[in-house]
Amino acid sequence: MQESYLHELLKVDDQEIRLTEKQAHILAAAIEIFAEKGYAATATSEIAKRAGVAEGTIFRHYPAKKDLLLAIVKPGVLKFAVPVFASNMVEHIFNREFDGFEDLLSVFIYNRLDFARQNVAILRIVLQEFAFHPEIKKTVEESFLEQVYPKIKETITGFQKAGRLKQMPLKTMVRCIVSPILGFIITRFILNPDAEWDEEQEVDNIISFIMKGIEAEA
Amino acid sequence: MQESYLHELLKVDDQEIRLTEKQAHILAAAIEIFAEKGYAATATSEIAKRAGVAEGTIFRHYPAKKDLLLAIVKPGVLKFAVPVFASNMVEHIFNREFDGFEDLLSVFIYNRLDFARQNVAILRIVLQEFAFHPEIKKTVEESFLEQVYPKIKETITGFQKAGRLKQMPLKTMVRCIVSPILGFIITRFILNPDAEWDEEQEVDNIISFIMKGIEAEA
DNA sequence: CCTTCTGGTGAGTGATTACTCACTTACATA
DNA sequence: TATGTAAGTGAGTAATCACTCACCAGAAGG
Repeated sequence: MQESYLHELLKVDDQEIRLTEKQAHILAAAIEIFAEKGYAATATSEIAKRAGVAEGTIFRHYPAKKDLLLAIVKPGVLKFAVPVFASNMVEHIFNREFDGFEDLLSVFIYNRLDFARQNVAILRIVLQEFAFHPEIKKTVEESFLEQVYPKIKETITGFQKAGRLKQMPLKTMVRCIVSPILGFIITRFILNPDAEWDEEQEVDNIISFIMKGIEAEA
Repeated sequence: MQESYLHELLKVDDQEIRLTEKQAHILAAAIEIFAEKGYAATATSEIAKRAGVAEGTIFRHYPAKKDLLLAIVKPGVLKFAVPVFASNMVEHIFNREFDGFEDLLSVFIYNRLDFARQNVAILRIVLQEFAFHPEIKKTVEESFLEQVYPKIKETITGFQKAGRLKQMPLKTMVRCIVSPILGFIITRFILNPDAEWDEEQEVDNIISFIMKGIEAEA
């Protein structure tokens, strides 16, 4: 992971974060090893070794091992959630700049696909650890409920009122839309990353699959 | 978890497994704690304590901590995979005892839903640990590739040839079918188990969602 | 009655763990 | 040049870890 990118990722609320060179090495090493063997199985001594710093340096910046985990995961979750529907994206739809839900879906999928591509390690860590750390679970749930869900809700009910989408409980519909996308992202980057993937074809198929499943009957 | 059920679960290839009372307690305790806090974060001393046995007793039956994990996970994975399409199920379809793919899907979903309901803890453990333990990953992949995938393939291509299902790469179609089902099972039992769920309505919606997405165009 | 076997025990062990702290170094500002 | 401050160090520590081992109990068989 490049340090400039790491730096960018950890920026929250546009607040600049000062990172020492060593501090960046610590974060990069921690991301790598947490993703490889899991948080609980990772020794701080190993992080220090791979980062090329003394073990004490880690605890100078992060009072406990768990703070290091949170320093990685929280900004990652926020960055994943916030731009899901960039504010101008939703406007575009209602300004008819998009043909319809299908185009929106396409933009959304490619967007999250690229994010996942650049953050496989963090994605792994979040998926693995959020079950065991209430703070992570809370961050995920909050950013979803506050950032993602309302915009999805607005969008979907809009299309439903316009008669373009089927009537179906909102949560069920969201799950039906998100599941195949997440399923693809996870198989693409985590379960079977080494296979040859024709992403464009896959995305096309997923989109048409989802659309058929949720569009209003003719 | 009842011991009789535990006993049943651990039976592989119909070979009876003799379980001491203490041994059963060890397994039950290990399942509980592994699911709660993860394998790596679980101390053998804690398992012994909750099981009400001496720590040495664990290592009398399982040479290493990891063997205890595998003794839980492997039979769980096998029991989950093998009956996915019970041999008579596929026959039924081609004997026209099912109306079509839709009925098959319904049986499949309710079947796996009940399995998940009875095995939430093991499900959690498998989801959490299979990323870090090659033996688990291998077991999952093998039982999927050998038991599940061929039967799915046979079934789907059958329906495709009969002109009932859309032409779509097999793997993509399988992922599209499985993702919403897994997505529901995971939200139902792991992410949000305490919510009130109208399972029948959910399943109906999921089935119609999937069917619209994969059936051949009229 | 003696032997053998299996199941069970719990104190003990060396290795590893997260974390501490007295100390050094680098650098900015007075 | 003196001084304060933040970054960095690494030996040290108490706690905990997975695992061992000498020993005990009871049942089975001769």
